[in-house]
Amino acid sequence: MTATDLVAETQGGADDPRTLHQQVLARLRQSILLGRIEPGQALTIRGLAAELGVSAMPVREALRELVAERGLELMDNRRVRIPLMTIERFDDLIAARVVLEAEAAARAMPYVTDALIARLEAQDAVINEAEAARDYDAWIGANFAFHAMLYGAAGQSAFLPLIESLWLQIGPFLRRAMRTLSGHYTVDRHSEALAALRRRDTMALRIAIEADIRDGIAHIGSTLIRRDMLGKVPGGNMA
Amino acid sequence: MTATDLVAETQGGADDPRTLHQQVLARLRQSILLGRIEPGQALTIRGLAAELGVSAMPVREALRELVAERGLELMDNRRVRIPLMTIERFDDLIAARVVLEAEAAARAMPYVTDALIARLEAQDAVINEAEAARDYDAWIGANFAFHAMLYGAAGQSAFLPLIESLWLQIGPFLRRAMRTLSGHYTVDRHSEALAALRRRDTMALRIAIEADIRDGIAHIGSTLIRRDMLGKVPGGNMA
DNA sequence: CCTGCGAATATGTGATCACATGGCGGCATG
DNA sequence: CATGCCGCCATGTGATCACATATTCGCAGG
Repeated sequence: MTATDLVAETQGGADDPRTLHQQVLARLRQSILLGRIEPGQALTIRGLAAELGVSAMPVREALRELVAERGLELMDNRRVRIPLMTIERFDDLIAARVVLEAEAAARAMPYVTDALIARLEAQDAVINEAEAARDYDAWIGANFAFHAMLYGAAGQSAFLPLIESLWLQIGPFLRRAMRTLSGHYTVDRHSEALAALRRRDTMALRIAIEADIRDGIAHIGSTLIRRDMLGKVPGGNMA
Repeated sequence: MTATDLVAETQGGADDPRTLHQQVLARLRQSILLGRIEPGQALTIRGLAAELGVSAMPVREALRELVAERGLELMDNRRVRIPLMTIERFDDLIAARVVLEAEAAARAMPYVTDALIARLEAQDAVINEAEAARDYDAWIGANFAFHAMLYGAAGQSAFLPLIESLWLQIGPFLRRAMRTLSGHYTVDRHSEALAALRRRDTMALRIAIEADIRDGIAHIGSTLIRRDMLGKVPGGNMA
């Protein structure tokens, strides 16, 4: 894996006001979310530091945060890797997404404006373009942006971080699933969600969000976890 | 605030197999959860290191993790503090707890055994003892242990960390609320939950859990946020 | 040829240091 | 006496080093 594989070079100039560890964190988080890092792959502090051209310190701090966000996992040999997936865990993650995102969407409804709907429609168009172009990085990123835009309408300070943690845990496998599926047609119910938003129909919105999560991801993932993800790494625990 | 105020001295011997940063993390997390640290209070790396008798490095890493878990908040002056509370945020936190914990409880039901129920009953007794003794630290800790014991029955790898994050955010204010309320009678619906468990009645369990969260905490917190928590710190943002 | 032991290497952890920034108080000035 | 400026002190950030441990690779013995 090369440096450009691991982290997008698009961000982080010399005059970036963020601290180095924040830049490293953002880049690693995106790499995980977009599935650029192989599940089970161990990440080393010195290795990442060399790739990113920084010292070990910012990398250490970024890895700690990502472990806390459950995007990475600390093994008992004290090394850090992308967590492996089990069917049970995947099922839990989807279930958590459903209840959390359905509720977040419902709570956003009172704050939905026509302007927000317009922005969501534009974002949906971006998603469709990415799908047409078979650009999975863009698709995943735009898809998350769509959801975050909706849930963030209410300025919900509690829901979004939890949802982002779930995405971070699913990301590596979602990407892999899309790359594996032959037809890799992606399903989304965003038009249904948008219709519900226009009618200010909270119940329909909940249903659309739940359907979007379940139909778009659940069946895809469960098909490939078994044959692709498990037992790929020699030792290691799941704790 | 003295060292013994901030961290319980009960854990962390010389032969603790955990790394120093993990010990520091556990102690700080407990301090936040039990409300030992004042909301808005800024924590300094060097200060904590001195109190805990360690160098700055483990403290830095622990603070980073707690920020990622939302138990602490990174201000744009780069200092770290206990987040302030707003009514909106409290409302969000309770709502997230309700949907997440009700679902987690329902998903645990298939794994409920008589032995688990017996352990939960014992834990409920511990809670009642703590309440009778007016020991709020013990009450909060035992209460969380009760919920975690139930949700953990299914080995749910996704729900528990999210729920723990919510507790960490509520903890400082819950403790403060209990100390403030004159009668400080604590409500819990654990007996209802236990009855539902014995009947293996998932719907009743959901209702009991939701009632436990809402009745036990929601009304308590909302009464004192306004007059006690806000504007206690000079500057500072909420980001 | 396989297996087990041991040395060399890689890695995480913790400590310490240098530096830039922010906060705070004293002091001068109007 | 009030106000604004300036310098000192506290603090976070990043780098580097020493050390303990884990891993790995090679070699010897069966």
